[in-house]
Parts: sequence; structure tokens; C-alpha cells
Amino acid sequence: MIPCLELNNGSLRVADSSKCLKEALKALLQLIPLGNVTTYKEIGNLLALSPREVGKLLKGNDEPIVVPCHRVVKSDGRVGGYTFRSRSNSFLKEKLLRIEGVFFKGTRVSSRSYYGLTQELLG
DNA sequence: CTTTTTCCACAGC
DNA sequence: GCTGTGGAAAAAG
Repeated sequence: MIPCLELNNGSLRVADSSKCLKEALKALLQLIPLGNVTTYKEIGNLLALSPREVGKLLKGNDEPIVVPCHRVVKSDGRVGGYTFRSRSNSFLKEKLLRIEGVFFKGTRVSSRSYYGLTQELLG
């Protein structure tokens, strides 16, 4: 199902090549349906990374948009940072999310737009 | 409710 | 070493 990820006794483990990590991350992102988001924290928990590392990896992605890195937000619901074509542009990130049907409550993503990634993967 | 402080884990200088 | 990140959690206001 997910490349480079093995699940054993209730938790996920990544084969540790950095290329594999990228593949796994990409696969996880593509599980998130349109109109939903997940958080840096949740991905961090799944892949045993600090949330900041997740952000760095996402920034380093070579295919923005097709790899939906914009569907990852901060755990408090604000969208967090976003860099598009070497430009920092969180505004664009929010716009993309709105287009996809994510609900906002003020500056934050509404709780009903979250996707339970961990639960989906681990039951 | 908001802002600030502390910690984070790594890369680059 | 110090600084800067696409962050989090606790503390303070």
C-alpha cells in the first residue's frame, strides 16, 4: 500500500533512506482527500519526526501542487507557512485549501475539515 | 481568547 | 557556536 512504510504492532516505521522518506511522505499526503487536511504533528507522529522536520521535508518537495503539501497545517488550525516558487506565500496556501472545499473558521481550519490520517492507517 | 516563551531537530553558516 | 525554518505546547496576559 504505502511505499517504504512498514506497519508493525500498531505503529509505522520508515525504511531510513532519505529517498524512501520522501516517497512515504508523498504517499501519505496523497491519502488526504480533497477538502480535508492533516497536521505536521500527525505526520510527525506517524513517521517519527519532529513536526519541524516534516515542514522542512515538505519545503524540499520537488513537485508542489501535485504533491499536496498545502494540505498540511499547524495543529492549532492556522495554515502555517508555504513556499511556492521560492516565494513565501501562505496566502496562496489558504486560497488553495478554500478552493478544495476546506472550511475555515476565521483564520483557522474548521475542525470538521481534518482527516484522521492516523486512524485511517492504524485503525 | 491572544501573545510570548521555551523547546524542538536539523541544516547552513 | 549562532541562526533560521512550512512547528508545538505551556505559560502568561
